Amino acid sequence: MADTINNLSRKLAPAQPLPSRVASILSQEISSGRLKPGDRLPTEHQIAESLGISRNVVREAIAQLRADGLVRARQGAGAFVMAPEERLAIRLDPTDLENIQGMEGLFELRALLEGEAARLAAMRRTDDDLAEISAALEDMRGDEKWSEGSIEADLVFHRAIARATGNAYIHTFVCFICDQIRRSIHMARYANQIEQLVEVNVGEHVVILDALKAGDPEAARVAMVNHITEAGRRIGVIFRNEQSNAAEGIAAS
Amino acid sequence: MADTINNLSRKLAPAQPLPSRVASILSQEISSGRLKPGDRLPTEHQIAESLGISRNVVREAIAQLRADGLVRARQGAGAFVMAPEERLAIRLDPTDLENIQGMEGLFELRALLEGEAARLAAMRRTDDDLAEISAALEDMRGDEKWSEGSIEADLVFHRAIARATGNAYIHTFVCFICDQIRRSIHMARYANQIEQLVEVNVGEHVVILDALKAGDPEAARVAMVNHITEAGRRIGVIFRNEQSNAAEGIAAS
DNA sequence: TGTCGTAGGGTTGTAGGACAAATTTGATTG
DNA sequence: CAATCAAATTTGTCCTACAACCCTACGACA
Repeated sequence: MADTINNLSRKLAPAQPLPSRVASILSQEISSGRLKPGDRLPTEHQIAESLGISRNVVREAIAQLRADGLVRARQGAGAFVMAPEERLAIRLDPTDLENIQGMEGLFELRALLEGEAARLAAMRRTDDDLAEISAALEDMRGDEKWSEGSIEADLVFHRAIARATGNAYIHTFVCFICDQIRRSIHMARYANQIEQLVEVNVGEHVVILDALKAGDPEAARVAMVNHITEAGRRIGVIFRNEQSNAAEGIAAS
Repeated sequence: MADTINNLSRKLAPAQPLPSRVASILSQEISSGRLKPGDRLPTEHQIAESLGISRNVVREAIAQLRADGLVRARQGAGAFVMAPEERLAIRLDPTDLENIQGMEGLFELRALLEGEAARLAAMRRTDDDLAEISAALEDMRGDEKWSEGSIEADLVFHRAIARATGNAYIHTFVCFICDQIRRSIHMARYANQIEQLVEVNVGEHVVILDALKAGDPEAARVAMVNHITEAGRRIGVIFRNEQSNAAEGIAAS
């Protein structure tokens, strides 16, 4: 056990703070299965000594894992790995999103969620919501500087629609997923050949906004699913079944 | 500032560990808007002194917030609240789910997600998936002891469908939301008058399974949305717009 | 006057020790 | 053999100290 941890510790870049690195080590031990649910972690003393750090740092690391419901510490007994179903938080592994295959699943989920969000928004949006969404669209086409302001405006557009559903949970989840995708795109530097496609992208957003204005739920949903599918395809995501969601919607219209 | 924190500290039950309680306090300060993105938190010394605890505890609390991307600590400068879009994890506030109104939103989200998951599962499920789903259904109706085994089998049923989509992200999110709901129901002790409704509940599951067997995506989705809507209504959730999702699906069938 | 460098105080990061509280284990005793 | 108690183990909390770093303000120099 101590050997395993020691080996892993050498693989880490000394960039981020120490407690976070220790938390990553332990988290990997768990997700890789070397520590199974119900197992007891090494004592804080052991971890501290085997990594050559103070117990204080170890405690901060375990505090992070505890916050996620990954482990549960019982005074006098030890810290135990919890079952996956007991987790209190969702945290996506960034490494899963570095390849295109990993992105496919996230885009599929995003299309589902945002498509339905657009449908609800079409039924419930207030005039204030519409104003905010329209403003974001203006920012998108107005700014020529695609790199910064326009991408941000794009996100504001999507978030505003999610908020217009009136459902705080939908808003939270949509924000989360969108940002995961944005971060991945930034890191993977996919955003190269996109610049000349601004008109296409803006055009897709216009269709969504029109459907929202008209209060047409199904049209809004189809437009959103189509937009997200195309956006994914633009950065190279290949969908396994031609996004039956959009196909159905179009066929039914 | 110190006064605000002091007041909040009195409201907390002394049940859970100290660092978690401090993290909750700070987290509430942020989500309530008293601490806005970009603001600097009080120094660790100030927090420790104003709550009458050691700096160590404060540091563990901040470590939890840092893990979620809620705050970002810079050595020598301080800890700063991050923008909501930068969050690294989703964690639902349990207090939001203690009332029925809070549950409505979560059930709506669940119906969306699981409905679409059932649709995808109908297209992609393997025979192994079907076997697992069927087995869960048998466990549900077999065990007479509703309180324990049957509830767990119910969850297994839903998780198996989510896994049958072949999309790990959908599976993760569905598991997370289902468990939030289960935990809330347990805590709120709603699970009283449900016992006599086992046949109804099982019946709804049978409809879902039949649609999955038949490979009928739209029927699976409608059955799932209907089931979740009814399940919510059984524990007292009132949906604001008669769950247009189900209505549409039925009308279109 | 303006600009640069530096010194100082303040803040987080890490280390290490001490004791309390709780649990587990094992030994002792009836 | 069973119950009880004592000791060792482990986490929880507190304390002090210092290093690393940030920010500001003051002063030296051009």
